[in-house]
Amino acid sequence: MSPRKFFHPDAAELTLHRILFALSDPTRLAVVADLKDGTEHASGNLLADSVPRSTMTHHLKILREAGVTRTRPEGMRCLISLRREDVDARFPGLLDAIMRHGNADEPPMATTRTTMR
Amino acid sequence: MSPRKFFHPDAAELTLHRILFALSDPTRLAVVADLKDGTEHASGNLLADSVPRSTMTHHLKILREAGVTRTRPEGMRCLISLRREDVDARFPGLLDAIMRHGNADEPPMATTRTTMR
DNA sequence: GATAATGTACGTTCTTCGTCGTACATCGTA
DNA sequence: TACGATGTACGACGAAGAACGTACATTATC
Repeated sequence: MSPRKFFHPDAAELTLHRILFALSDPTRLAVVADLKDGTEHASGNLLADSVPRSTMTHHLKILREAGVTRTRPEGMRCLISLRREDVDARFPGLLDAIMRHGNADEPPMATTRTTMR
Repeated sequence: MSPRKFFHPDAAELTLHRILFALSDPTRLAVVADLKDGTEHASGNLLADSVPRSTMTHHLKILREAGVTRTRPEGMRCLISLRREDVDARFPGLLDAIMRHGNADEPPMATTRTTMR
């Protein structure tokens, strides 16, 4: 069996509007806030009880494909981390400005379908 | 006749994910890049020939309702400007980080329907 | 190999977005 | 008041997003 593989864009391919789009969703903003400490987090622990697994997979894919996060398989789980260096190199100060705020507004809100994007 | 009126959110109501969403589109990013100098720009001059008027109205509405720009009617035209102080106050460094980059990636591209959001 | 744990793929449904044309409204001026 | 200039409202269309359940895949362990 081939090990699980995940597409990650090269650092040079990151585009501003894609990154901003990835961060324009409250759930994904909350994920990124969790990753703020720079360590790897098991995907199963992110917003664990408020979001179904398949939904979380969806959001993590968008973050990953925008180049905001890195996903690394480890045993049965996936470890997620911020691609801080890459994003910082291309868009200095962007993550700082966004994460300084945390995710005070619009908490991910449990099971309510987010009608406002 | 009542003068034209435009809804602008209060500075305190700005939310991060709405601002990021407003800036997650190449066309709107290009508009903001034009406004970088801090002066008022007639809406008709923004990306003048590359975007139809009704489309520009749409984008300006999203920027305005996210609190990124201010729209002020002046005679027959509308003058658009950045709400720099308000955004900076709430999300310090955000606009700087975004506008430092300009809009190098993904130019607004004339008439091509942007399939990739 | 069988099983449980974890995560992905896929399909569905509903909503929103981006684009634009056309019709209407507003404003200044002749 | 009529006209031209400018901008909005509205509707249409195709595309994408967000949410989720279910089925499948991968991994470690028994």
